[in-house]
Amino acid sequence: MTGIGKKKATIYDLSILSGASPSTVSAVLNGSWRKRRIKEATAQLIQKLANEHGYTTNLQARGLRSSRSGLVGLLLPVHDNRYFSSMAQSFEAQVRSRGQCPLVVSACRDPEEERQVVETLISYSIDELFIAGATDPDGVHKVCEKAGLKHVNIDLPGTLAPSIISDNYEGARMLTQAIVERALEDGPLSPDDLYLFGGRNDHASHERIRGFRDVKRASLGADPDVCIQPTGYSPAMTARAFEAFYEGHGKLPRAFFVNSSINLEGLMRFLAVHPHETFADIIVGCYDYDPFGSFLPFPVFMIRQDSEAMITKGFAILDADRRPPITHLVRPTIVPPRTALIGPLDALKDIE
Amino acid sequence: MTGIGKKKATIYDLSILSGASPSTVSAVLNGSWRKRRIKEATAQLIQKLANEHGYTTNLQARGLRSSRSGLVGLLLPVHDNRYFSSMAQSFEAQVRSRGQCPLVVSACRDPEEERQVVETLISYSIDELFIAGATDPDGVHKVCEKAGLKHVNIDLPGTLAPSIISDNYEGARMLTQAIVERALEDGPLSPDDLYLFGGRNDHASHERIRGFRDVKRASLGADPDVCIQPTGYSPAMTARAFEAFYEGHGKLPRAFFVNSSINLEGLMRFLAVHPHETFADIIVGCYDYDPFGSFLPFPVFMIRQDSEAMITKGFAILDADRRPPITHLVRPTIVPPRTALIGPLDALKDIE
DNA sequence: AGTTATTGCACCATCGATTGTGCAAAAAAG
DNA sequence: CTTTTTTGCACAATCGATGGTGCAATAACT
Repeated sequence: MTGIGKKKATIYDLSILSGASPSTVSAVLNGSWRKRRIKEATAQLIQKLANEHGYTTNLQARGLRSSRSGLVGLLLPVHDNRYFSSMAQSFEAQVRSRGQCPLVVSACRDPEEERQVVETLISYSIDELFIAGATDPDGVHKVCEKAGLKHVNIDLPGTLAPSIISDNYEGARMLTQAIVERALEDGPLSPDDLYLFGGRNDHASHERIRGFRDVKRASLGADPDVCIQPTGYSPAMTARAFEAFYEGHGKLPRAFFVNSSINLEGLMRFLAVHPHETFADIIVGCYDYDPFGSFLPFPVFMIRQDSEAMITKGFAILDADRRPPITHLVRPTIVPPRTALIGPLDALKDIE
Repeated sequence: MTGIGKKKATIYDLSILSGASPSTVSAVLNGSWRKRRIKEATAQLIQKLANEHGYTTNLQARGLRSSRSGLVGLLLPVHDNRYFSSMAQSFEAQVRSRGQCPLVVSACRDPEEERQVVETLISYSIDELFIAGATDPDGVHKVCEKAGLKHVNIDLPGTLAPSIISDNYEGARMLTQAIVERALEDGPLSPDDLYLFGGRNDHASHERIRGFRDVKRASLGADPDVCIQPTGYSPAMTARAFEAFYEGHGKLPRAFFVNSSINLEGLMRFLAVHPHETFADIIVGCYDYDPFGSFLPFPVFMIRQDSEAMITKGFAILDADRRPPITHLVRPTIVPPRTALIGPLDALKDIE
């Protein structure tokens, strides 16, 4: 606590105080002192002084010298969503446990912004980058490669870097199967009663739509194109699609698959302006898990993607010597309606 | 695109290429060249070369030299929650628009971790820090002060630094009023029918409890202590409190106030293991807004805190010359049940 | 033409830590 | 009591950018 308000102590200050040279101080404080054959007593003296003066390493200086920063980046489409925010939470925990510092940023699904944001991260000499849900993973890849930055794709695959994604096809099959079965409990289901909303022209959407259509065709016999409504990822556009369907049919489809919790927000917007009867008997599947979404006043089957496993796998890949641009699938799990899963929050100490 | 795989270009490389000195290159690239009376032609030449070689400033070097980093920190309790994740989203947008780089980290409501995390941020020479929902704002303040780091508290106030918080008392009054009125529509409400769950020993909880009790006493005549159940902020503890009440009464309170959406997750856990009749007629108020929470199968009044305004105010304070440790209140708004508000996501370009 | 102002830029120290190298002093070996 | 080895540390270059200072060359004045 010595030195309130004064400038931060540096190795030069400690050098003077201890009588040792700056390089000795540096070695002691970064742990390389045994290798440098510094006497134990010297080390202890310096460490005592460092504590007394609240020394902390200037990481910009270290980073400049070593051209590494201890920062690990995570590029997200958005923060404000339970899937990505829980990914951020897991990411942060794992980065910390590796003694590094997480740097989570979002780029709004805008390819140009994605590249720019990554350029900025590179300017800070980040050591590694997780690219989650990027609209243009390969564009980002090129930026990373030019800077020699190790990176992996999460959630949406690229062709040039290793990717770890949810097994969207299998997940979509499970989810479709679940809502079909549930709908059949209420009576026969015609192909026109089962829709899919949301998603756009990306790998995840394609796979999910493929899984949906395969199961639908197998179980209901037909699979008209009109039942696929890829509205993009915006709640507003999704709401519009529900609105359009409703205008045409006077109701919502009996059962439908929603491509993500962001699209599910679009459904909320629709519900907000329509009476309860409109959706009294709908059955919904949502490819994402949200603890409140699971308790809506109609059955909502959800898919929980294992973002923690994806991050773990991502680090394993980055740690490996060779990093071929292979896509790794992580199996998601299906969550029946009215289920409250425990999440990253439960790791918090809040015993009181 | 010249130089794939090669090291990043520096001002020294451009110095050689252009024939100008490194300092001239530096001045051109950081915009101070007019002030330094560099010829326009020289500047253009250097900028052309910089573009061709994909030059980007090494921000660690700049940061070291100028003892600033361009990083602005936001310390959160957790990411995985709509209130904080939307705060992160607003924060990021505002930081970016100021030409800086956001650094969002969470510290799990652990005072020791809060201080440590901030120490780390300081080691990166961050320029400013927003401390949101800190368990020990004053402890963090001391760490910041020692390092000469400008900072503000958001959401939970400290006594030593300026704070911007939600008007918890007024918000709680509005929310309590709303659920009382709604409950009265279904018949008379006894004081024993109105509970509060969640929160702990912090300023926000105190104010909310105070608002709740004041309105309750005024409108129902009494306000027994047993109706206040501060369970901390964990979903698990909150669920236990609902469970305990249920064991004792065979039902949930007719109406109750939940201190935050994290506590509301505790309610979900309870609901998951109890039949629908258990909560057929409950009326809930939740001090936080969540778009799915608003559509649960019973009326949920919510409070939307204006995190965007808080961040804006935070920057205004940090930009001011004097920063007295005053607490600024930001009025939240009440959100009736079944309401889908638009959020930061709507700023995304997703027209497709 | 001679003097003063202005323009245009180069030089160099600096930020704080890292790391290869060299060299005394102390210890071990002969 | 030498010679060799080991121990313990200091020196100095380096990472890339910044900004104060100084000095030519050119331009603008008497």
